[in-house]
Amino acid sequence: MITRNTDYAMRALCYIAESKKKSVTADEMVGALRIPRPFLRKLLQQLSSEGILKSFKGQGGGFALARKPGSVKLTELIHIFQGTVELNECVFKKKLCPNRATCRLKREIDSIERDVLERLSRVSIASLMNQENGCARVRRRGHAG
Amino acid sequence: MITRNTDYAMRALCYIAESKKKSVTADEMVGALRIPRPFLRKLLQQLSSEGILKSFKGQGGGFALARKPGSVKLTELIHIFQGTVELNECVFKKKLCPNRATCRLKREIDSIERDVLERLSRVSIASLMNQENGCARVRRRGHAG
DNA sequence: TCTAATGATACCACTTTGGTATCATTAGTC
DNA sequence: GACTAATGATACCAAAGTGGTATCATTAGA
Repeated sequence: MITRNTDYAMRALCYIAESKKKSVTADEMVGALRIPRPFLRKLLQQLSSEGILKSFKGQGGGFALARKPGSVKLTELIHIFQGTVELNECVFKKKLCPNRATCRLKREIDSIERDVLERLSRVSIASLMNQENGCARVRRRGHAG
Repeated sequence: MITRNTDYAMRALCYIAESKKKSVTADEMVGALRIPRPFLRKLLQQLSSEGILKSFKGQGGGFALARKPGSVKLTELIHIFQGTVELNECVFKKKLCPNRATCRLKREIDSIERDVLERLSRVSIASLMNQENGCARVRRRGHAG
């Protein structure tokens, strides 16, 4: 449902957002986030071309956020890397559904799907950043996931 | 997220549940539900081996529900045909998550996932059947989906 | 015995996903 | 101006999942 592209992108964007530097290089993130180098590079380029990151070429270059962390939502990343978020693509696309149970199933799924999208759209880079609220400082380490 | 196997299975089970006959043949459902014959057959066999359907071989045979329609949940079908329902498989499986944002992302996704599962588990064969409540009789046909 | 049905199994094509490799381009630094 | 550290662009590849096909074996009623 959420692919590595999206997952990695979210982590990389958080890393960039939390960095004090003007720009962060791909290599720095490879070390910090344990993402395969060529894979991460391709991913960052996509984010650049989508206008989420801005890039600086040449020595001393790297990537920086092009927009405010609060405006970059998880749903947007999913859209970029995975296309539409659909829990179920109705088998009977343009035709009439053959019976009521069929339509009802679709209605249920659609309703759940709307909720999921609503909740995913509330997750942004900002909402995942360490700086967001004070309770962050209490935690010492991450836990096994 | 929800594959054709699961979708078809749900429709087929509803069809069987609504049938007045003691058992329904695969061929009858092929005509009614527009599912490719060999594909439906494989699917019905899986449902039989999982104990959701019981089958009768030989002439006059077919399939019938092995359990009450209310006990067959959408989540169970998803489990059979697609394995676990996971919105996101954490990239850092057994290791410690490298930072807090990572864990927080996982927590958000997990929470959404739990909600989805809860709602999917409320959908059963019974809840999709025509007989379930009176309003069914008013509707004349399905609509385009 | 014939035939209508399911059981079992093997196979296949297409798409998505995750990842690699290569070369071109840009821009600081010596 | 050459060197080098960085991104841009593009093409390629392997594994897995999905959707579907084909074939033969088995069962049981007429």
